[in-house]
Amino acid sequence: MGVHNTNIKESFFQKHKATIAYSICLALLLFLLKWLELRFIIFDHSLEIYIGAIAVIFTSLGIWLALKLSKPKIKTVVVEKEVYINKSENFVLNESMVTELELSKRELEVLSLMAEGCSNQEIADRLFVSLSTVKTHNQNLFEKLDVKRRTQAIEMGKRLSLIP
Amino acid sequence: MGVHNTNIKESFFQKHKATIAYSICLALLLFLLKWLELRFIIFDHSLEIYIGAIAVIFTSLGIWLALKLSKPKIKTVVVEKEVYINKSENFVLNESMVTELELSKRELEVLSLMAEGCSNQEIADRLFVSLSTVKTHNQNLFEKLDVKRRTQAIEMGKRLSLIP
DNA sequence: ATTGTTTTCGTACTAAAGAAGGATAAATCA
DNA sequence: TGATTTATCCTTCTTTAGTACGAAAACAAT
Repeated sequence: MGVHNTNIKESFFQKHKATIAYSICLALLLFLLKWLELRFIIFDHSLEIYIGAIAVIFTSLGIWLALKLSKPKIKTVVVEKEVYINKSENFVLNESMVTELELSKRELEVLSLMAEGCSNQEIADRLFVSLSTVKTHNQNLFEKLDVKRRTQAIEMGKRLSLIP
Repeated sequence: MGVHNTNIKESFFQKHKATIAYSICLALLLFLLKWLELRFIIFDHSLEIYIGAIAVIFTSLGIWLALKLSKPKIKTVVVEKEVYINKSENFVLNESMVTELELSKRELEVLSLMAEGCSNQEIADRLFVSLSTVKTHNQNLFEKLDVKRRTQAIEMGKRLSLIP
């Protein structure tokens, strides 16, 4: 997302910045220790304090180093997000029901056009057949679906997944 | 997802395990240092080596500590889970559309009975009104929904979430 | 070639739906 | 209170839907 390597040398410096910083810190600390050594040599009863200080300093250094140089631990949390899908948008024809009711292709076509709100004449025009033919299909459909009206046929057709 | 706190004390111990381990290590190291001190006091020209060893040990300790105690970064992965829902089973009426189209309660009732496949006479019987009344409602409905037939009204009603 | 299914088309009739007009009572709102 | 909305009911007429037959092609399978 928008990462631009403007300069490879700069990138190299970036990567080793922590190491360089560590080197400089180490050098400074050695000077500090030398100085501390000289001072504590004089009061060498305080050796425990000296060692304690060293322990604390280097522990901190270690922690800092580790945090800087270690790859971040990644804990992956999987969140399931429910995506609601409209059933009608991925309609699958109930073919077993078509077989069971012995519905022909033409009858299914007529049924779906019916469900779209077409009149018998409109269905006839769209299927290039006569009004009489559509009426015959209707009769057969109503008998097979065991209904009395086209509106009931639409209802039944949707319930049986014959139409979307 | 399925996280069970079986024992709070155990959980507490778990959380502070690293700290306790650190304490024990520190104690052991102090003993070691005391021993090393005694040995190096004899050969006290080797003080630099002694300090160097301490530095290395505590740096390592710091690194180990940091790695143990640092909190992992949480990476959230969203997994989309498809949930197929039956549109009719959780139907919510599109009330804004009802308001927009200025549909009355009665008209909606008529529309839903229409969608169930009722004839005008059946609708009249179920609503305890006359056939004429139902026809009037139908006319108003068709005009408001901008359709010409009852089947189209059903289609439009479903599309606009006016009926299940 | 025969059989059976699907699709097609027809007529005549009845039932239902829809259009267009007006009208009334009750409820609601300003 | 007056105005508006909602729901109710009516008649007349036209259109559409549905019923009940019959029957001719088209097509696939045997």
